[in-house]
Order: sequence, then C-alpha cells, then structure tokens
Amino acid sequence: MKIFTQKCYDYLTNYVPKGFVISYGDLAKSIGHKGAAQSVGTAMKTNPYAPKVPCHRVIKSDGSIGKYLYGQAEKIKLLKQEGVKIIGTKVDEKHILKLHTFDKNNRSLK
DNA sequence: CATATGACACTAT
DNA sequence: AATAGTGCCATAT
Repeated sequence: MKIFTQKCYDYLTNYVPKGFVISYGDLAKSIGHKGAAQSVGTAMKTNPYAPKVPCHRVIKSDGSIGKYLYGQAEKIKLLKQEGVKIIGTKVDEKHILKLHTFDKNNRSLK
C-alpha cells in the first residue's frame, strides 16, 4: 500500500494519457481517497517532479484550470500543446476523464 | 501530539 | 450564472 502522494503520481503517469485531464476530486477517488481533492493539490505541490509526472493534467471539477507549480499560464500552454482545447477559462469537456458514474436511471452519463 | 494550510468540492445564496 | 460560505483530508509545522 503506497502512500497517498505516491499513488497520485502513479495514477497520473499510468492512467492519464496525453490529451486528457482529470479533476483533483476524481483523481482522489480513483486512488481510493474520496474527498481528498485538496490533498491531491498539496501532493502535487510538495513534490515537484516537474515534467516527470504530468501534474499539469489535473484540473478542477468545474473544468477550470486550477493552479500550477510554474504558474497557471504555463499549465494552459502545456495542455494546449497536448491538444487539449481550452474554452475561455475552462477545459473542453471532451478532454476530461470521468469516473464511470451513472444517473438515477442507471444510464451512463457522457 | 495539536493546529494550521491549501494546485479543491459542494451547497446555498 | 457567479459568488461566498462550509466541509474535507493528507501534509507541514
């Protein structure tokens, strides 16, 4: 059982491909720490493995960019380079990785 | 060991 | 729709 921070890096490097992003909250859930969204951010910050881990592919649940070690502008730049569309201040939904969630009728949401 | 902090999320205005 | 208030939780101090 790896520590939280380690799992974050592991998940990012192995499950978040170039051209896609995931929210802090969903990342937390994905590694089994539901509710620890803010902690994910803390982890990214305290362990600047810079380009080593694609921490620029983590955004807020409302689609907005969030912060970045080298500044939000840099984060946006990197994402664009990877082919992610930015609409105004938010990331295009098509590039956001979501958990397999369902609505009340048990139909998967897109 | 106890408190504070912050790359967040959710709800109610 | 946009903003403010409240809750969360792993780390840092």
